[in-house]
Amino acid sequence: MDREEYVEAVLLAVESIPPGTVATYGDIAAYVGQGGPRQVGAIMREYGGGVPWWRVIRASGIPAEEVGDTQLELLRGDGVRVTNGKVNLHQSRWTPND
DNA sequence: GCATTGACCGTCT
DNA sequence: CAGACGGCCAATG
Repeated sequence: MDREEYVEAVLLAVESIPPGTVATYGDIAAYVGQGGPRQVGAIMREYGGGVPWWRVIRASGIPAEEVGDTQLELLRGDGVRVTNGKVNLHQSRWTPND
């Protein structure tokens, strides 16, 4: 798979995340079946502009340092329960079968 | 082709 | 519950 296609696949995966739910970098990587969490992060940094990138967070429920504040606000806007700067993954985590 | 680096993850103190 | 640690995978110099 070319890098360009990988990027496409990741972006599509992110676009398929329903409002009110979130996914971790690792989840996206696993869903695409290629690369790892860090690759997904790198892609979001460059090409994430056109997709709901704010629905992608760390496995800890904490968003990336760079965009953390904005991201949390956007998530709240989507109806995601955010507690003390953290997302309740146990409740809002995305799974491909939804 | 090796070394560094990064929107990371799981496990073990 | 917070750090430390090692592992991970690809881009970049």
